[in-house]
Amino acid sequence: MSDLLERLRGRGWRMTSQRRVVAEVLDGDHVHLTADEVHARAVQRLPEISRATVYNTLRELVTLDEVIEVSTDGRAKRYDPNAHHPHQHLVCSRCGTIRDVHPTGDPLAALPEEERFGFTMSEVEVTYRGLCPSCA
Amino acid sequence: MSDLLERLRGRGWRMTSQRRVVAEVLDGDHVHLTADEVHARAVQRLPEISRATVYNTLRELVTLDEVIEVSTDGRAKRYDPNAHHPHQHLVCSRCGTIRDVHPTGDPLAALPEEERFGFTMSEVEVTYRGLCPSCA
DNA sequence: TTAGTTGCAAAGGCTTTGCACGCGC
DNA sequence: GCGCGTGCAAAGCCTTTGCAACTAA
Repeated sequence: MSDLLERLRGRGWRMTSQRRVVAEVLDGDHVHLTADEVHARAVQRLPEISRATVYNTLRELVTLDEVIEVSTDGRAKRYDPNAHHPHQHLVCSRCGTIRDVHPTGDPLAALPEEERFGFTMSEVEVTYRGLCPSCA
Repeated sequence: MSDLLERLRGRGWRMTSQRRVVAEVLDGDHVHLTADEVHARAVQRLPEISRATVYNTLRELVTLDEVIEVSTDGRAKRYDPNAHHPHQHLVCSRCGTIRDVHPTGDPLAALPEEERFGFTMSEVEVTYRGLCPSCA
């Protein structure tokens, strides 16, 4: 049984077959699917599910802080259900593939070998997020 | 005279009035305009300049590593001409406004007061970029 | 001269939206 | 039954592209 599903039920989320399937597709570690990929997998279990519903559901999961939305360049956003354990992302600049990493020590130092997943490293980027004075 | 323009000329970049205007609009510190904003300002100096040319020129400046492309969420990308001095970004989660910051010490620590520009801080995100095994 | 640049308009990728129907609670 | 969720198709935003006309070097 899906952990994600479990939590959502607990939060009184109205359960439908579409939502169940989306939550099931997202459940697990190292999952970083685009909306379209989620839809493709969802369709295998529930052929009538629409893209709009997948988008709506993903948006809601992000709002509920159950899924993290990761934007990579101009590419389609990816959805990461691993919202409960802090981690960083290793992103392929060419195809957009994402891996979770958990660097220890100085975040700006090179990633340790076992956290590189065979990637050729090129840069580290730090982004601080918050609300600007006019939006706060 | 624009530093950016200067450098581009030095690199043998073919100079046209459109390119000159785009480079002039981008020149300076703390500039983080969207393509559309660049176009709007460019039009004030050169009314006939097209959006396509602005996009083409921006893409080229990014390729030349003279401008950094910053993607924030699903919003329009912003272009940062400050490509020569390493720095990080402070991004407003609501309106997408960007500020350059130069944190010292632990990047994951809270930003010092004088680097917050009045922002309400909420999170720090580290992204490692490179090429995955299949793309390398 | 001539290869590189521009403008236009159309297409394209990703995502959201309006509305009528359907279903969980 | 009520109100939220769904599906469809259309629209929207941002960006790229094809192509004929133009221009810097």
